[in-house]
Amino acid sequence: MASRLVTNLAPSASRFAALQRLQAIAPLDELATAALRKAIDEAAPASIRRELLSEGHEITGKRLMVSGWAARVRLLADGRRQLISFLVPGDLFGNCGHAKPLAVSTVLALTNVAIADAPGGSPALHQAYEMSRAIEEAHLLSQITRLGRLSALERIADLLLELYERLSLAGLAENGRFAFPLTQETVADALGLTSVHLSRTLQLARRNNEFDWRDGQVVLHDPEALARMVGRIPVRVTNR
Amino acid sequence: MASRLVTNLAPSASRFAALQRLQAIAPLDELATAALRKAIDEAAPASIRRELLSEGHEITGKRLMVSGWAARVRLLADGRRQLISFLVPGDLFGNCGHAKPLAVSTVLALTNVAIADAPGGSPALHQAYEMSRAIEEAHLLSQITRLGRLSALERIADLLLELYERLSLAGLAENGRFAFPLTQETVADALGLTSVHLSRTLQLARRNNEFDWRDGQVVLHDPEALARMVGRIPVRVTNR
DNA sequence: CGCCAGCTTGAATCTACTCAAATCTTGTGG
DNA sequence: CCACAAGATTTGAGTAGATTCAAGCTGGCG
Repeated sequence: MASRLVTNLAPSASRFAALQRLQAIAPLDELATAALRKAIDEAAPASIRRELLSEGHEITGKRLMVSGWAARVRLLADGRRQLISFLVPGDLFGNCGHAKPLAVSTVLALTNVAIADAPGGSPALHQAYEMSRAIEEAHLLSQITRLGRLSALERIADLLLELYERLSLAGLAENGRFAFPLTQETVADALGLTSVHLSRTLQLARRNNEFDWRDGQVVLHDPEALARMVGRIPVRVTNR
Repeated sequence: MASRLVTNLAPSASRFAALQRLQAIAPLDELATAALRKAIDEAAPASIRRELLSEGHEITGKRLMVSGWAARVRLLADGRRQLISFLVPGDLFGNCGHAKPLAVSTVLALTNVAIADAPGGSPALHQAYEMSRAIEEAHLLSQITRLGRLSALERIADLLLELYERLSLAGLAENGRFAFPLTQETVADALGLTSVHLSRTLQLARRNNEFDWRDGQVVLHDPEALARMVGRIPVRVTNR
């Protein structure tokens, strides 16, 4: 397999992916950039399957994804689970605006990750965090639409397009390709499908030459055409 | 039909439902209360099917639902639509934290409504709006879980329980009953079902004596038991 | 080498959808 | 106040998309 042909992004480009994403969504001054660099340098590792935040527990502060993949999860009493959204480098969690906030979802590390405390104090950072919140809300709406009104094939395509868009902001995707080191089981739990049906549908997409995800690597053969096919519109939350 | 036995709430109780909801979710001082009363008095009517906010357009300010029902909607290119969430008295829309915000969903009046400009300026109001935002986010996560992991019957039950919970805050529901003047078609678009299947499933719920929604009136025969049945946990976003 | 997790395949089943027609409601104009 | 039209809900029959359960396959790792 050509599995070593993973998207070839230098470790240095990857190291400040989180910074790159925040710079892409809001203007950051020297001070803000320096604070973020410092926070990212001091990021703490956490292992796969670790709960980074627990539903119903108090939120202690804003956290910034520096590397790896995580997800917001809701567990049902009978063992079913729903992944609410994926978190990638540059995304925040515990990014809340009111006093004494409780987590409304668990945050789970899907791979080994690095997490920073999101620095505060600067108006530019505050703006960036607010922008991140607005973008996150837009993604929640997209997730609702995916689950409510799209077919299995459309759901997968739409999700991969969203992730492509988001990872591009952080410099973690290009030419329709990105690393996607999750299991089908996990993605099925995000898309409201069974892993069996997800597997079958992925094969269909391969046969149709629409996209190919395997060996932890996604290839979108023609992102624009795929976006038209599922009627996807890129997320925009501001004019500036 | 006993359709004139609608939940018997005096017009005066209903008139400041929005105020009651905001008081229930955050402490409001005299000033904040007075500002809200004034805004509610000056609320503007809008007719059913009117777009109160249009996706992609700039948001001009926070709005407060004073009476009636509205919904956040996403339209798909091929005519399918997904209702993201319902808006009831006391709910806000255009409640955003960043500069130059664009609406990420359309807001549609599902009945005739009254809308107020949400007054600003007071820290207490600011807090209340932030709390409202957090609660709204929790409801979005619930909607995702409903669509992704619940069966048709569970989806309906869970939605009705959520609405019961929310309307109770505004004094618009009690004893498992509330007015619900929407069409099955509309609710089907919120639940990711067809109206035909929704209709059949409602009949099933009636036969099972679980709940009954007809003639614009919902009756939950035993809200607690129903909540246990679908594994629903009431929304909480703070300890205080 | 053999285990284990993840992925794939097959067959049977089920839930929800589609299309179409019938029935019930509601609002309106005569 | 009735008749009618338009909208909303219900019913039926056939179908499609997704699930379930079980077995087989593959690749990485101890």
